[in-house]
Amino acid sequence: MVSKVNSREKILQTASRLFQLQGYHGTGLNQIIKESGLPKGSLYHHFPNGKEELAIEAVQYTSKFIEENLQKLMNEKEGPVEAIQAFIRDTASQFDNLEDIKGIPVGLLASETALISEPLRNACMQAFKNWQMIIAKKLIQNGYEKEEATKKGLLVNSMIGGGIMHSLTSKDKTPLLVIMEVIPLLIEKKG
Amino acid sequence: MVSKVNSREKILQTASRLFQLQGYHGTGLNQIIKESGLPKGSLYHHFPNGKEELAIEAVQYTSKFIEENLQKLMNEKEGPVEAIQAFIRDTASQFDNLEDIKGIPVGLLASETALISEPLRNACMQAFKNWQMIIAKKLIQNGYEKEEATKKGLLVNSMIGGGIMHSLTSKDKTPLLVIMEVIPLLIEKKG
DNA sequence: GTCTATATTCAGATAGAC
DNA sequence: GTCTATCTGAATATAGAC
Repeated sequence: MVSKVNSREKILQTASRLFQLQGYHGTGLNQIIKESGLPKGSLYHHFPNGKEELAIEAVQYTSKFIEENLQKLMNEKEGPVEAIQAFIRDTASQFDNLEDIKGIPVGLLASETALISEPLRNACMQAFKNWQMIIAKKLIQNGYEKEEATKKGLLVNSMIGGGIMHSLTSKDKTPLLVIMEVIPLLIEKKG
Repeated sequence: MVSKVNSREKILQTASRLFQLQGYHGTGLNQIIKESGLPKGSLYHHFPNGKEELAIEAVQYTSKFIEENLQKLMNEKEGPVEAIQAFIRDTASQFDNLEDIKGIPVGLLASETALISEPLRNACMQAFKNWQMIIAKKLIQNGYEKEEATKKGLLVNSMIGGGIMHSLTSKDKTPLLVIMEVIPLLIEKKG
């Protein structure tokens, strides 16, 4: 059925948005079905194992979206510094209008569930690793050794996560912009 | 009454720990009273406005604790780089034994509530600002201009927040240690 | 003033009508 | 197979006994 794939996609889309904004415990299944316009039976049809299963798939859904954006910038920009700075600038721009805030890609959910759900923790960790790898690959293409590139990928990832957290709390993009500014100090030119 | 101040302190202590570990929505008042060993009436006696009021005070309680630790390191160490690195090393050490994980000082709660509670958001923002100021003050003492020092304080703060988040998710202190390593690149010597 | 028992709402989940 | 009505437990909060 066409309606079936659309229902599933619709639920994932809504769930991903709400989990990013409100977190795992802050988002109820009732809210997800209400905003997606689908009945509760549909949710449990597509995700028979309930909330945890839905959250894992929502994390992967969010992760893919970020991966595509990040990869696109890596392809467009000449060097890694420009690409990373462009990504941070795009992320920061959502704080220009407070209604545009999209949440923390998966960091909020990760922090909430790291100690209570191994499957969810693993899903979040995988998302982090994928983003890290995209950054590292670009660095390797630009003359970095693999080990150093991996480390810098982790560093940039952590910094952005913290920057979003602080920008969200202060409702001000300055924390992200300050991080963007120091990227050249951390990612020096090679070759 | 002696029991009164002790009850209040006991509740705050328990609540601070649980909010850091489990977040705002993940921590129930029932759990707080159960672990603190006090009846629910006592909680509502000391915090008549309920969970939100308790969380605000818990954030301030946590913040003070961090402030003291941070200030102590600033006093002990000669330069800001050493002091900041020592703070990150201490923070990272809690990931040596997974049972020792103490949570995210206020970052999890901040991320959860930034969009739903202005009083809580302000309490978290104030905590961030206090830590930022302690770092900035040390930098000024070491030759930094005020504006630059404030900016670096924000930067270090954001990085540590992201580092804790990633270390928590990966149950591995590496993210924090990588951040610790690059501090000298960001805080250069002055004068 | 300290504590217990209860009210009320809403969460996640399910059973069953159609 | 799709959707509705409902179950069960836990959440915050309150009322009132002692």
